[in-house]
Amino acid sequence: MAKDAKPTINDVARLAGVSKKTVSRVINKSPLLNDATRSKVEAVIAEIGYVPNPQARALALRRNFLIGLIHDNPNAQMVLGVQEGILETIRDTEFALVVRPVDRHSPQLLDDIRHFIEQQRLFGVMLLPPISENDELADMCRKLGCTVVRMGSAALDKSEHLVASNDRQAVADAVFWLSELGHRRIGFIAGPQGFRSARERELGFADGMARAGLTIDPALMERGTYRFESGLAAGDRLLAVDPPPTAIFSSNDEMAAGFLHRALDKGLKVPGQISIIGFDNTATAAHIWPPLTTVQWPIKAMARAAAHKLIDPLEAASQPSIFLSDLIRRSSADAPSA
Amino acid sequence: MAKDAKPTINDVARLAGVSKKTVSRVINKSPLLNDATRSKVEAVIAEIGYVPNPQARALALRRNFLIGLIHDNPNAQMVLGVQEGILETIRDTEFALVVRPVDRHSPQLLDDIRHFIEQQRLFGVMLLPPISENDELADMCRKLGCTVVRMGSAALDKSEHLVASNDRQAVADAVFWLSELGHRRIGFIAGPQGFRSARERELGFADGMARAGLTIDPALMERGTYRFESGLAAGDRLLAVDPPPTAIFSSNDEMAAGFLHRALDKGLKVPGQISIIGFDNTATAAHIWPPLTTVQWPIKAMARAAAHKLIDPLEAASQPSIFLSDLIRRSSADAPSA
DNA sequence: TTGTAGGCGTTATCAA
DNA sequence: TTGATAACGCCTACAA
Repeated sequence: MAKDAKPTINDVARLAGVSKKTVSRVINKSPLLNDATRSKVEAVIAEIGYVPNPQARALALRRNFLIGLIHDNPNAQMVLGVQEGILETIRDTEFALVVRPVDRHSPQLLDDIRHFIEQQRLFGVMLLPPISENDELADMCRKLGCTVVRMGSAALDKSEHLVASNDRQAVADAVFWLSELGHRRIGFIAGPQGFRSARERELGFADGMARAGLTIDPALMERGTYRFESGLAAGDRLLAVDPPPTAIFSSNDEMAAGFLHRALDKGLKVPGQISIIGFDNTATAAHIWPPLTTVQWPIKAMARAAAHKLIDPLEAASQPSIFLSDLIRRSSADAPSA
Repeated sequence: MAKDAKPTINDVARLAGVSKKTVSRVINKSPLLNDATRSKVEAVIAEIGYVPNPQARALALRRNFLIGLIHDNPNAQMVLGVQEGILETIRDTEFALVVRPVDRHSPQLLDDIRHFIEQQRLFGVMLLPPISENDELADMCRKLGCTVVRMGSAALDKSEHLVASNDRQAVADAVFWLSELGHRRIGFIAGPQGFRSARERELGFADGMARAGLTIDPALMERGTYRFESGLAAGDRLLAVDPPPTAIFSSNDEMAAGFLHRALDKGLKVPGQISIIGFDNTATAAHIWPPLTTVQWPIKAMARAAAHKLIDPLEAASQPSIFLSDLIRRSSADAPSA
């Protein structure tokens, strides 16, 4: 091999006194190999620091060692957390992570993604919510010979292809905790229709109220868009109800922040007069005043598990697929003042 | 070609009645080509929908059509904004974006990145602050045959390899604007030593004060860590100074949010008694109360320009490299109350 | 258990 | 201006 060229499979074969194919078998952990041959080859590999060329493998196998992360911007922290989690898993493997933000309302969504997968010959893709809820998309990826793992807030798929948080239970637990603190009039700000996460959190709210033996007052049920402004609007309405709620569960932090602003605008004491719980644990949650109590997905652990399912489909079923979320207790929720 | 197989260069050559090499020349826009031949080949390409296989090109050229995004998590919005900007530029090209979060304090930082670039045979890399300030890293990438573009807050490199915001001027303008509002006692929360952005913003503060004909009171100069908690601490000290400042420029939003909390804790009216300006326009800035006036980088435009410089080095010099930031005026800064 | 020949889809070399 | 032939580094099929 030339001085600065990287060693190839031919160098290894020559130095080990075997054929290329034998080296190839070692690399690919073929079972039918003499142990002595294997160790001899492995020794040479270690000695000269040989690393298989992923481009050549990609060409020969017609499959690239790339994992695609496809998402429509759920929230920045989540996306970055997922990227870091995937990377922790694929570090020291030949895989790399390629990202693909998309617009889920684009009419060419499927064509774009198909082209992306075909062109890059992706090994697998990870779908983030909310587009992970698109069954047609998942099917298409599979037809393209791509392993798929979906992340979501409920069991969207078989466990080999899924990592999900149990939003329903997390919300139920949080609401029940509010009842234990002494809250009786608990309101809810739902997410937009059509989002699975929104649906699960609604069900969780109902579960929690039922478990606490509380009845749901329709006047305290609002629906938002997951955006800050809709939290403001929900605040306008909820805080005008008589008698007022003493606690609100918001289906995400952004709306919770909006609601909180309205509560402070109206001079309410938080959490004395009104407690607030959000969902997501975004950076904002920790930086608003008072700091927001919120539900947090174990994003990185989920992403690590998802990456395992992706690069090692045989082990996929043994990786956990349902993850429990934590309630991060800060100052925005406490017992109602007497 | 088989029914579901993608057409290859051979199919094009056969159908057009020319050699593979000629097709290759068309693909690569070789100048020495008969126009008639070229259009004949292009017609066939369009007809059968031929797309060159990136893996094969990568093998033959010993260079992959991948752009690496290397960063140490400056802030989530910035990283995602950059990803989107790069993607807008490389959409419909054969390039893909592969991400690599790193730990800038890791002793193996350089080795890790070297291995990453060599293994994936990256075409180019984009370095985000603060690791974009690492000259040794940039040099190494170049030695590896990788084009490099750095993003930063000042002229770190030649313009072909740089996109930078003019932080110094943006801060100076913001501070001057405060003076025009009638502020005389203006404080400053600096970022941590060793960050170029922190240094530039400090210089900008001095520039703005000088332009306004104001003197800097050392008691109103604090240094933070870019973290929320350091903003709280700065608030404790700055708000205890007598006479107090009427406005504060914080070198980032997170510290501004901390400072704001302290101000509200102490019962101060914002902006009446104390105005606050931050830097970055993070999601938090829009969601705290009152909404934070802040400086915003044109992240996406910068990322688009950077991607152009990366994939088209010949045009690199003609792309802009210095970008002006905007002051996003919200409610946290206004004239001091009389 | 190991090796040989040929192919994956493209580009480089060099001659025509 | 074009084309035949040999890389690029690995894998599959088949043979030994």
